[in-house]
Amino acid sequence: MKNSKEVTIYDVAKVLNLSPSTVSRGLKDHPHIKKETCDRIKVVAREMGYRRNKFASSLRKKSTETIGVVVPRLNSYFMATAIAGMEKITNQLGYGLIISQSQESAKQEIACLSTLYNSRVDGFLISLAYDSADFNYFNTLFSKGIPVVFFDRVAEYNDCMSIVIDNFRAGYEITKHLTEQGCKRIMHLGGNLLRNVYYDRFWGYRRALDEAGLEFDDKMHVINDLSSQSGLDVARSILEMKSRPDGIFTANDTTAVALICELQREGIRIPEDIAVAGFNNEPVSQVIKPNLTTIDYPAREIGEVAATSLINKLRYNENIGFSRVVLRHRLIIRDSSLKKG
Amino acid sequence: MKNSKEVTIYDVAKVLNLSPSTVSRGLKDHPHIKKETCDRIKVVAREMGYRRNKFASSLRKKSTETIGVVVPRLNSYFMATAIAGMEKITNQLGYGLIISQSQESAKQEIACLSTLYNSRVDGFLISLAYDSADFNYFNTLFSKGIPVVFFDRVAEYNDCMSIVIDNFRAGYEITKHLTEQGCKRIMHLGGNLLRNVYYDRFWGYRRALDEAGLEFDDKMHVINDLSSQSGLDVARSILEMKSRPDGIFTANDTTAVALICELQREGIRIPEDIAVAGFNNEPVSQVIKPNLTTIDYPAREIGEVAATSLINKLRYNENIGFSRVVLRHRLIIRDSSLKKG
DNA sequence: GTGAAAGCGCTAACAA
DNA sequence: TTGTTAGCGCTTTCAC
Repeated sequence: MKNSKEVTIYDVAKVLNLSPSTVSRGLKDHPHIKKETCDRIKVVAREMGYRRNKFASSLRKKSTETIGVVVPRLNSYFMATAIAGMEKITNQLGYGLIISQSQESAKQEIACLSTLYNSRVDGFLISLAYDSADFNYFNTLFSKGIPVVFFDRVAEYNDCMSIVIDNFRAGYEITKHLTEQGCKRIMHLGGNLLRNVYYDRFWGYRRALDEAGLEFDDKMHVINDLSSQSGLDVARSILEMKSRPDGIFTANDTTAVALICELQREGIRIPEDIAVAGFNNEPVSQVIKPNLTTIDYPAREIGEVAATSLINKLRYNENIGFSRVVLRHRLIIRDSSLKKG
Repeated sequence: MKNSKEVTIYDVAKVLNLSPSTVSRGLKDHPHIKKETCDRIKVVAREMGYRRNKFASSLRKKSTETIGVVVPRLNSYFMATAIAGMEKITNQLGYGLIISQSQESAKQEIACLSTLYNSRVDGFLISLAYDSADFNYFNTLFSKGIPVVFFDRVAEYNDCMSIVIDNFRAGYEITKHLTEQGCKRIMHLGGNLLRNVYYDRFWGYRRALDEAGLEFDDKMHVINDLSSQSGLDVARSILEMKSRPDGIFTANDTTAVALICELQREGIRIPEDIAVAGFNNEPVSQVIKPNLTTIDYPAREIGEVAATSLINKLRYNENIGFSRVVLRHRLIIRDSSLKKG
């Protein structure tokens, strides 16, 4: 198939009258090689169209320089952006990325991990599926000494690193904002409390209620899969409530948007009747009218930090001193929650 | 790092008192090996925790069994689903997938291709960026004999395969549906005509207008990047028109949804004042009220067919007889376009 | 500062 | 039906 034969270090060596080992070293600026020789080698290699054979190299070094990424789903702005951040770092540092989707299923997640493990990725970047609860499979990875960095939906586990934002504080801030707008009956639409992100946001919400002297009513706490459809469903159930909420904090923007659309269609005014706040600052939050109050999530940065941390761990086994990086989020107040001027 | 040493075919061979080559063959059911021996080999290999070393194998066979995927962006339901389809096939057939995003930029697209080329992927699955026009880089791939399969946003090129739907027909059908609803001034919101998908949908629209005896007004054809923001902008420009359209066909759902939200906010009734139709059947099309008329796009199937075709080409050099697969789409009529009963 | 040589684990042509 | 053997291209230890 591939017609033009690949150029190897042997070919380059022959042209330069050097040994293959010198070429190998020269290509990576090995300190023992004269600077001048290095340069000559690199010039000729480029001219000849040489490209390193990763397989020979992996075989020899027993490291593949690829990273496995397992995420619940790709189809959100947050995830696509986080992955773009990872790509940037890995491209710079000469690593490859293999991405796979767990489709929010714990079972599929294990299948993904297993496939990637068999591809001998050097390490993993993982954001957990909606309902993963059994971490036995991760033990296999740890026992093999394969480093794992969790991001966004993380697990407190062994000595893995986690890259997150302060979801508790974010949940607190956004709920506090609602109480400050005068909301007295604030509903929270969240996800599975097994996942740190939903757990923390929920408890941030609880704390803000508490601080404002509002009682927690567990009918005001709805847990579902945070899809558009769920937003619709919740909107409909709200319409049927005797005593409706005057504020809603949903744990993502997509759900908030679906919910707002449906409520508006039924004549409910946002924010006058019900103030709404989302989470993630997806682009859609600036499309919906009124624009959605939300939390800006540093997606690209999370991706970059996760990739950087993993590679540092791989290269220098550097992860001493901290096992959790918390990035800065930002409360973005827009019209959907502004009851007061 | 990795503590437990890897098991090789030599280890397995020793245990079984066989030669490594027999083990190698047995593992892949080579016809020359007795069925019974094959089984014994596989059992022991599993017990010993053997896993094939892809690098040694790639090095030897000069094929990597990985496929490079380059897409404009990951953050749509369509793309995430298409990729899930590819994953399914490649997992079954023992291939890996490396995915990268061109971010809709022709320049970035070349960078992606180049990185993947250097990773020695066996072949490519590509959906073109918004403005790619220079295909020189693809020539490099072809001259190396690396097969390419385009999907969705394709190029007619050499002997590459393309996996598409009949965008012309889809554009025609959806516009015809609007004319049948009595629309007389139908606007089309499309993308760059360089891309087959937008070109074909546009001409399908033209043909339907023609057939209905409606004149084409080029002020009714808007080209932009089909983002939510663009949907908003177009909605605003419509509000300022003296003579507004009574029907709109947008080339994707996201834009249609943003547009509808904004128009509704300004008191325009959908579909009574303006009928709207989108494209792709994204989940959001069933969230918006009224539900959006659209074209169902067989995303998963496109991914599966693209992956299958590429692998067939890789394995059997099979691509004779057809260079383009057209999958079935489906017009889905919902309330957003139904002016009559 | 450079070279020689062994070997990473697998495959496949050839031999038996 | 199974075994022997020679690499695939690179890295690295050891020698010079």
